[in-house]
Amino acid sequence: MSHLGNIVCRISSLKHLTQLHANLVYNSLHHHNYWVALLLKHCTRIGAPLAYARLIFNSVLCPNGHVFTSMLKYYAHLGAHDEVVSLFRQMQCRGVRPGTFVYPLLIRLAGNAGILFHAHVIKLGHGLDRYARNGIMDMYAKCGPVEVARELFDEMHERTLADWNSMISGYWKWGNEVEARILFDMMPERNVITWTAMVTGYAKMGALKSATRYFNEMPEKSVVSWNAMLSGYAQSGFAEEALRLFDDMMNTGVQPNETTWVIVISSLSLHGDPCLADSIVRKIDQKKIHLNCFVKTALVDMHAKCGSLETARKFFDELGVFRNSVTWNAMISAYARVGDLTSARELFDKMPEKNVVSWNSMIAGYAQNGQSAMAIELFKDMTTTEDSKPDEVTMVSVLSACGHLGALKLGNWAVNILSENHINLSISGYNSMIFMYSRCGSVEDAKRIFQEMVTRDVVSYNILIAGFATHGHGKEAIELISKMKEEGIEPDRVTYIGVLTACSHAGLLEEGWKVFKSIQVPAVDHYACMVDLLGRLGELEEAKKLIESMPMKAHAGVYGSLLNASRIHKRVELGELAANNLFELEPYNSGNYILLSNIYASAGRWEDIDRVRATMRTVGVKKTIGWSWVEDKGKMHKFIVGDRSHEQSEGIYRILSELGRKMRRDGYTADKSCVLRDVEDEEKEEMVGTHSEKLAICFALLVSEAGAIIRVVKNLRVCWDCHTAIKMISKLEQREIIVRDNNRFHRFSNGLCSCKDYW
DNA sequence: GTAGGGTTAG
Repeated sequence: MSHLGNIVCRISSLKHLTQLHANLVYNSLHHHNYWVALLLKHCTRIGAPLAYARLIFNSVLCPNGHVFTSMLKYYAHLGAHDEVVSLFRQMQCRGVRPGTFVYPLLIRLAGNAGILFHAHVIKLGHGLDRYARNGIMDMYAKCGPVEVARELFDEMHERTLADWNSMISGYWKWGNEVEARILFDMMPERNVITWTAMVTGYAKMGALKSATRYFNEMPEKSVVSWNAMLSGYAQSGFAEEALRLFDDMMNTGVQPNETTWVIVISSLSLHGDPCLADSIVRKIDQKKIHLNCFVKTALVDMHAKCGSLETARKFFDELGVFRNSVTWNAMISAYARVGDLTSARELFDKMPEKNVVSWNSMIAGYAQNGQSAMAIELFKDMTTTEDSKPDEVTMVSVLSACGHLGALKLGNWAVNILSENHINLSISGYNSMIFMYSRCGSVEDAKRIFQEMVTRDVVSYNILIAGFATHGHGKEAIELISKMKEEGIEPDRVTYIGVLTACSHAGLLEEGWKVFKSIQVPAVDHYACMVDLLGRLGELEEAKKLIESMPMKAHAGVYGSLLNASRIHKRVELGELAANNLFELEPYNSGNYILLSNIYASAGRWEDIDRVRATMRTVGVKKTIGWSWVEDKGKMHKFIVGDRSHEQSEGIYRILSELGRKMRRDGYTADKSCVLRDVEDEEKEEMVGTHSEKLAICFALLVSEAGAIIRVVKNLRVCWDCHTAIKMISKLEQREIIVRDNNRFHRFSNGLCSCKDYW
C-alpha cells in the first residue's frame, strides 16, 4: 500500500496514472470504490482521455456517491453536459444519493442543464443549503437570465461574500458594468476575489485604464489578480505592456502559475519575435515548470507564429492524447496561415471532434489563399453536419469568398443563412457584406448595408470607397472622405488609394490632384495612383515629372501605371522606359511583357515583338493564364482560353459561331494589335476568338433566362478586342452584361460600356 | 465543498 501511496503522490502524467492503474489491477483493487474515485480525480486533474476515464469508471461494480461524483466532475470538466445529465439520472436510478455539495458543483459546471438541477434541488429539499443556494444563483448569473439570479439574491436574508461575488461576476458576464459597480460600491466587505472580478470585467471590455485603477487599489493581490491584468493587456493586443507587467510580477516575488505562463506565451505569439520566444522557452526549461496541455497548446501556437512550424509540430506530436480541440485548431490554422492547405486539411480530416473554430480555420484558410470555391464547398459541408453551427467568423470568410468569386446568388444565400441562424453581426460582419455586394456588382446593396450600420470603422469606408472605385463612381468616393471625417474617422493610406483609383476610373483629373495634395505624407502607392490618373488622361509628361519628383524610390506599381498609360496612348519610347524598369523590378510578371508587345503591335513593330518573346523565353516567364467564371444555379463554371472541357461545350461553340456570323455581318474584325493573344492557333478559330470571357458569356447565353443580367468575372484585364466584341454582343442579344476584371466593372448594354477609362 | 485568471478562427 505504501508503494501505491508513493505513486499517487507523483501522478503528473497519463503514464504515471496508467502505472498506478496497472498496479491496482495487479492487486485486484481496481473494483474498489475508493481507488476508482481517486483515479478519476487524477483523470480530471491531468485531462486524461475520455475513453480511459470511462474504462476506469466501468470497472467498478457498485459505484458509490464518491465514484459518481468524481465521474461527474470529470465530465463537467470536459464540458460534456449531456453526459453529466445522463450520469446524474443513472445515479438517481441506482438510488445513490449524493451529499448536498454535489448540487452546487453540478449546477455550476453543467451550464444550461443547470435549470434541471434547480428543480431537483428544490424537490430534494436542499433549497436552503447555502452552498446549493449559491450554486443555483451562480448558475443563473452565468447562464442567464441574470434577472433570476438577482431575484434569488434579493430574496436572501443573509448574504455571504460568495453570493455578492457571484452576482457581480454575473453582471460582468452580461456586460452590465453599471450594476456590477453599484453592487461593488454597496458591499459591506470585499475580498481579493471581489476586486479581481472588477479588474477582469474592465479588462475584458478593453477598459484598461479602469482595470489598472482597480488593480492598483486592491489591498492584496493573488496570482489570479495578476493574471487577470496580464490577460487584459494580452487580449487588447498590448503584448509589450503585458510582458512589462510580467516582469513587475516576477520582481514582486509572486510565483507565476500555469495560467500565467499561458498568458505570457500568448502575448509572445502576438509579438511575433523569435528571440523573445526563445528566451521564454529557456526560462521555462530552467525553472522545470510543469506544463499542462494549456501551456503546451500555447507553445504550439507561439512556435507557429514566431518560431518555426516544425517546432510547433513537434510540440503538437508530443502532446499525443493530451491534445484538445484548441491544440488541433492552433496547428490547423498555423498551416493555413502559411498556405500549406494540404497539411491543414489532413489534420482537419483527422481531428476527432471538430468545433466551430476548426471549421472557421479551415474555411478561412481556403478563402485567404485564393481558394474561394473550396471555402464555399467546405462551408456547405459544414451546414450539413450536426456538430457545429456557423457563426459570424464563418460568415465573414464565406461572404468574402462569394465576393471574390462575384457569386451574387451564393452571396444572397449566405446572407439568408445569417438571418436563419440569428447570427448577430459586428462591424466586421457588416463590412464583409458590403465587400460581397460591391464585388458582386451590386453597389446599391453595398450602399444600403453601409447606411444601415449604426457604427462604422475605417474599413467600412475603405471597402465602400473601393467598391465605388471599381464601379467608376468617382464623385461618390470623394464625398465619402468628408463624410467619414464628420463621423470622426480619419482616412488612412488605403482610403486614399481607393479615392484616387476612383478618380482615375472616372477620369476626374482636377479632383484627383486636390485629393492627392490633401494627403499629408503621400506613400508610394499614392504616387502610383496619381501616375495612373495622369497617364490615362494623356498627361504623360506630367506623369513622368511626378515620378522624377518622388521623394522615395518608385516601385513596380508606379512604372506599371506608366507602362499602361503608354500603351493607351501608343507612346513607344516611354513604354520602353517603364518596361525596362519593370523587367528589373519584377522579371517574372508576364503582364509587363504583354503590355510592351501590345505597344509595339500598335506601332507595327513586329520584329520587336519577337525580341520580347525571346526575352520571355530566356528569362523563363510564362504568360499568366486568363480565366473567367460565371455563376449558374449556385455553381461556378470556369473557363480558360479555347476551353472545350465543359460538358455543354457543344452548345457554347454553337452560340459562339452564330454570334460570329452576325458580328462579321455588322462589320466586326478582330483587332490585330491584340498580339500575344491567349490563343496560339488563332486562325483556326471562329472570328470571336476563344478568350475565356467570350466563352463564359456564351455559356451564360445558353443557360440563363432570356433578358437576365449576365455576370462574368475575369482574373485579368479584359482585352481591347473582347471589350469591342462584348459591346456588340450586348446589342445583338439585347442583354445587360457585367464583367468584373481584376480591378473594375464593365457594364455593357445596348452596344455601350459604362467604363470611362477604357481606350 | 461556494465567488476571480488561460490556448484556437476574420
